[in-house]
Amino acid sequence: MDDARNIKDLLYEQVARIGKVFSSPKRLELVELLCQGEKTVEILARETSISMKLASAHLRALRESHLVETTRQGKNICYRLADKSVADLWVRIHTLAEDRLTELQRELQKIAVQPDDLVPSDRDSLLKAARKGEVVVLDVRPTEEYLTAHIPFARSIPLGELRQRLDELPRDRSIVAYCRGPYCLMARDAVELLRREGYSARQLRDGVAEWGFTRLFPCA
Amino acid sequence: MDDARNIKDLLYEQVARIGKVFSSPKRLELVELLCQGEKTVEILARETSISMKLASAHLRALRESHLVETTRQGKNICYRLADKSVADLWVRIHTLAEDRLTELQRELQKIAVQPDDLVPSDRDSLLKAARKGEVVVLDVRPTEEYLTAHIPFARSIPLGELRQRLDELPRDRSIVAYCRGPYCLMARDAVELLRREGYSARQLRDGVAEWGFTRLFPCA
DNA sequence: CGATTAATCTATTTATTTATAGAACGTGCA
DNA sequence: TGCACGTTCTATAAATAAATAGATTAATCG
Repeated sequence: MDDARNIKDLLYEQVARIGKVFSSPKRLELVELLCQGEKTVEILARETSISMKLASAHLRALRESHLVETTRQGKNICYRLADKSVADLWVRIHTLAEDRLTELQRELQKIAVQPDDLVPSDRDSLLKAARKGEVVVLDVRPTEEYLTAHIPFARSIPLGELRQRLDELPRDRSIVAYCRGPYCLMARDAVELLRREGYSARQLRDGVAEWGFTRLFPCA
Repeated sequence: MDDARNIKDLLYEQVARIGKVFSSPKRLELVELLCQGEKTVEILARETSISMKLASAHLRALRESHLVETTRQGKNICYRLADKSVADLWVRIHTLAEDRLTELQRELQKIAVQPDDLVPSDRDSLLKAARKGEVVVLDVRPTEEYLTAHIPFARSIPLGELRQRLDELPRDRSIVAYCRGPYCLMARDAVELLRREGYSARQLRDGVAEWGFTRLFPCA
């Protein structure tokens, strides 16, 4: 009957391999980035502010857990999620963290744009308003991420180009900006810029992963 | 702009606290047990084959992640999941592990009862057959766990009492035994016993957590 | 009160994880 | 061929985690 113990230990150890992926802050950040589409090591290292060597090590751990896959594209090696359910799990975990950890709630409040930050309405009414043109949904992520997947009716203006392209946005309509998700600060910066320039702008906390729109390959 | 790095680091670190819960085999086993209902430290330690001191330490980690809560019941302290979504997350994680890790698939095959182990039909048809009385769904977990939550139409005969209570089971109908989930060996042992005794028995891999029936408190 | 149960506090050992660094090694591209 | 991208190997330092143990504390029950 000690045999049963050994079997169980092996089984839970395997599941823990998946858990370990989500137990390191940097790996979580890498997973969130990969939810936006496939990326090279160079980009992943830059976005997470770590060395390519360390990024490579973390990505190797991700690959060994079979949650990410690679393909070579010329000189670069591209990483992507092995399955959409990995993005789902990331969303589940960070949502549970936001529900249960008051510390996280406090941190998130700190980074919220001060007046009226949250988008109040539900997704359906936001989509309806976007379809009618009553609000402008603005995707401020890099263009490639927008091309891979974006929220319906969203326009793409990467944060870095926003200041130069302000005239593309209407001043008489409400603008709802979004980026990679709740822990990405690009939409917040965009809203701050837009408000300083006199636009009516709000922030959407969720990104494509939270909407369930994660795509594993760019659209061909 | 180095400020943004610090903020992000704090945010992902908080989410990683939740991930760490699911990164240790013993903690996973504790979570799975708590999916069956609230339990004392003594029971949790016994079921996971660890000392009460170590169990206490792991449970403390779980409590500090706010995923489990405690109440004192007389001399004992009872642990339970703080939210149903914790059970959901456990199911998501072990399902993803089974989907992605060939090593885990192999281990699970090893412990499968040899001929025709899996319950082939989907849940709806199993329930339909159980309602009509065409199959007997048998819950072999301890009685308290059955009382807290069980699959509809299931009868309760704890594994330890099965040999003495065989006459309660019909020999002319198919028996489907289940226990705590895919990593619990009780249903497998029950099926082996039943088959040796001439019954037509199969195993249901899923438990109450997988069916979404986890309850945080015992029914009053 | 004393006995029981469980948490806590303090150590200690062992193992694992994270991050950084230098050197070497492939692979594909120009 | 040489450059660029990325991996691998080795080494190392700091930090963290897992498991076990002894002694203590705290609460409850009989």
